[in-house]
Amino acid sequence: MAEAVKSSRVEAAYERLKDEIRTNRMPPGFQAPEPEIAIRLGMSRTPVREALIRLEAEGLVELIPRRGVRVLPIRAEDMREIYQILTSLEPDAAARYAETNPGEAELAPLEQATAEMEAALESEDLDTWAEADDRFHQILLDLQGNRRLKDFVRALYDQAHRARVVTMRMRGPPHRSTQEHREILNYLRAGDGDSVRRLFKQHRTRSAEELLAILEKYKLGQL
Amino acid sequence: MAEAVKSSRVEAAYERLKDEIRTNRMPPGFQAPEPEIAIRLGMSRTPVREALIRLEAEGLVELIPRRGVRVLPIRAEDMREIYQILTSLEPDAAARYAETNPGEAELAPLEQATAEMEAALESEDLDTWAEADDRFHQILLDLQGNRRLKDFVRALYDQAHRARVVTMRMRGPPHRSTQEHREILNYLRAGDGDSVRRLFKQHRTRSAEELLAILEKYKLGQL
DNA sequence: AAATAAATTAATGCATACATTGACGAATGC
DNA sequence: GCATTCGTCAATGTATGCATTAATTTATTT
Repeated sequence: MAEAVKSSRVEAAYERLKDEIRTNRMPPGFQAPEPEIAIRLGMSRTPVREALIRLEAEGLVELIPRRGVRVLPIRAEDMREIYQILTSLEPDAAARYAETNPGEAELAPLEQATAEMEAALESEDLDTWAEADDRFHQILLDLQGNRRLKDFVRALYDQAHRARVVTMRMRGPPHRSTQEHREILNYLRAGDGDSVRRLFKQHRTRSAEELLAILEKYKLGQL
Repeated sequence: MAEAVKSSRVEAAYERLKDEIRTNRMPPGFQAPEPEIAIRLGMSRTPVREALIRLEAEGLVELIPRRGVRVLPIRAEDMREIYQILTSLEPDAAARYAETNPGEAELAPLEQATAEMEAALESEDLDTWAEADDRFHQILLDLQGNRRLKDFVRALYDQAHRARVVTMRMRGPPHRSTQEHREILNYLRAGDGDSVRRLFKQHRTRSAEELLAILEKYKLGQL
């Protein structure tokens, strides 16, 4: 699952920075010059720079000419963009995959993730729930064969991650979402592409609406 | 239209290399070590390296550990991936745009591009036709407001470009395609999102099939 | 002659050096 | 006191240097 560890400093810098951004240790809006980051990571500017270029390409940071890196905040508008794309891509991808009539062995990890979501929902363990939810989508991305789609959608997940973490606790327990996962899985088993697409589309549309409503309601201009 | 000219060497290297790849002056499979590229572009390795990292992120080249850059060939499988994504994204994006009920002024460039396609088809000027076709899609991308979608789809266009150029002359005149553009434009005018989506989906599905059939027929394993 | 080992070459990954230039603050003028 | 100019400082963009190490060639052995 984990990418091959290419023990290079660029790789190390990339992973560490990405992690610090995801976990809000480098919060949105955070800004620092390259040399500072380099010192913090204990390496020279060169590998840091290359890592930053990659992170910029993935939409996590911005390199401002004289002010260094800035961790990009996520605004409601960004979430709208991201969810529009997910709503277009994921349902079709999942439908295509369904039509390959995947066997039970292949679907096992999805079943596992779904079961975990159900259990976590029961025990009101939101962190575990979110982790399993994320895993479900990641697994599906891996199963569906389109590499470009996978990489791009994954980058979008990464961008949206922080906002999801914040808003997760601002709404009721995700019964509906959990149930939708279960239904999607059932239709994947049945090889019913059209139903998978329809449900997945609904799943994404609904979560987008919920999320945007929360951002609106709590005036969370940017995260 | 043209990106702001950020007179930096990285930018220059990026643009030149991208252009050389698009125009097949650096053909698929072409391979060269960094220092060689640097010398050819008359600059040091550093900016070249940064440009290459960006090009790699966009899927145009691959950086192989001890052998330098390699211009990625496009295989049938790649075209399939690319068209799957386009078929999911563009129709929805166009439909959303249609539902904003765009005015005639906004649609003018699209009308222009469509008219040019029709004229070029008439005079059997394939190059002009292809240019107008590309322009139509680019304009629509710009009009539709999703920036992430725009950048990503544009990168896909770039990847597919070479294959499109090659296959274009291996088939009959693109009557159907031209007509579809006209119809899509009509429904954009009418603000009829559903029809735009349906037609656009058909448009992409059909061109994908045609293209893949040609690749198959002429055994064009990679371009 | 084939296989193995040693030596050479060269590319990368990273560190470092340096010129340029924007940002910021101090000093000056009004 | 406020605006303006100048000077300092520091960050970036780029070049260069260097150690490491894979690839390749040459030499050696059987």
